Amino acid sequence: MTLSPVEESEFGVSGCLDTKQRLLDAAVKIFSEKGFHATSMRAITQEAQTSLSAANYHFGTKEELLRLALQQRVKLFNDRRLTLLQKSKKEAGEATLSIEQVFEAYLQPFFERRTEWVFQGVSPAGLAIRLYLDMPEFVARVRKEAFTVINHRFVTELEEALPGFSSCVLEEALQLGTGVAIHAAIDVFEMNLNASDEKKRAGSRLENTVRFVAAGVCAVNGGPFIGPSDLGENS
Amino acid sequence: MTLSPVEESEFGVSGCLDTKQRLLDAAVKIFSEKGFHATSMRAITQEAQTSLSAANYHFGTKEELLRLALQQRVKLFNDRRLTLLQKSKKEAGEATLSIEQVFEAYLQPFFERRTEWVFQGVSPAGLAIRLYLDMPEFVARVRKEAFTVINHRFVTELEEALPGFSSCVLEEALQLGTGVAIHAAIDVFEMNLNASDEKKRAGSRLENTVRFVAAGVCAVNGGPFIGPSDLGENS
DNA sequence: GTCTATATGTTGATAGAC
DNA sequence: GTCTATCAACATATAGAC
Repeated sequence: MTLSPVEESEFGVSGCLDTKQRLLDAAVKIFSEKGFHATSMRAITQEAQTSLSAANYHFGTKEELLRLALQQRVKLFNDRRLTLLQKSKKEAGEATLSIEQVFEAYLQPFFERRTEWVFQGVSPAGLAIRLYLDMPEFVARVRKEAFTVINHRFVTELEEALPGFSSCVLEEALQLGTGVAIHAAIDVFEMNLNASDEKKRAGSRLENTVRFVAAGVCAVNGGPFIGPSDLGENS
Repeated sequence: MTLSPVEESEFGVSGCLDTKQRLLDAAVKIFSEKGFHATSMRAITQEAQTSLSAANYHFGTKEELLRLALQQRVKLFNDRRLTLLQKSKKEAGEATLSIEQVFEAYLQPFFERRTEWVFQGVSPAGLAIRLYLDMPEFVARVRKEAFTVINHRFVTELEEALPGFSSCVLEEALQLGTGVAIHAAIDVFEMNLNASDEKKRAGSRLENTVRFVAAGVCAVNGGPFIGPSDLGENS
């Protein structure tokens, strides 16, 4: 997995690639691969072919380096969302957009690997996702083990409830449902960092999530829409 | 935030609470609060009122301690799922369960704080969620900052597409959509640890996710179901 | 601006007495 | 089984030469 440490960057502020930008690129690369905690400043400076002190001169702390690196990449990501949104609005003319169109603009960049984004194998979405799921490899493995049996049990159950669906689709549905529930339950466990103003009805959180997931599963494979469409193909 | 270090444990293998179990309880508590990386063995042993060597004697490594602690808690979580499933099947009699019923059994424990589970303020779901979103506080803050503007923009857009919906509901919908997309995109970025057998059609991943989320949002607040129901109240 | 060298603290894990 | 004492490796951060 050897690769030339510096080739070219689409973020270069000046003509040539200075140390600061090399550090930002290296930070994006290694943060994306290993997450925040598991990444050491030494690894980043080594990747950028510079020294530990240079990094501290430019950024002060590891946290500030992450902040700037993330900002640089996320800007590309979010600009892309706005571009997609504008494109849809232009095509729609006077009509208002459907929620499908809005969500498509919002979610599509997660699934794209635009060549002008990818730098040393890393795309902006890769970093964002990595920071969301910032667990060491071992944790992911143990967690997966702990839920293998129960998930298999529930896939079997879903197969009974939805006879026409393939098991791998239902596996995926269960994974998506877990993702939804986790995000829905975050502030139930007071792990949210924003002021939970609690204007949302807490009591109906479970019911809403169940409805959300069940409707989503049916929409994906039980609806009129089977297989790939032409959505997003003109990107 | 002082609390008596040892009160009682529902996991006691023997009559009294030995060092090994105290370590497991302390591990669950601190792993749940801080995640894996940010938790030191010293913090766990201090909480358990024992020494670092005792932990290493019983578990060998920090990873093994996490594995065993997680297994112990997850068993309660998954047993609860099975109980709920059995209850629904019993009530259904001969009829097969709906997917709503299946997902309800699967997801409900995420939102429960059963008194017999909670030990020193930690429930099994709390640990599972923490391990999913195992980021340091700083990372969560920076990530949130980076997406504040764009999220506000898309909430505005959704308000236009769904005039009757409240903005806080749409904020929540966007968060859930992000959760879905992240989980759906994980193996797009080859961050999945299981052998991605790629029998799932990769090309339609985005379209399925968009449909999933859009249908989910409508089902939660556009469907016949508004506000709290009696689902799960008899738990 | 960038480097070498170092300060200071923490980590997970181990050795050996009891 | 549990402890004290210690290890080597790693972390972030800084001082000062150039």
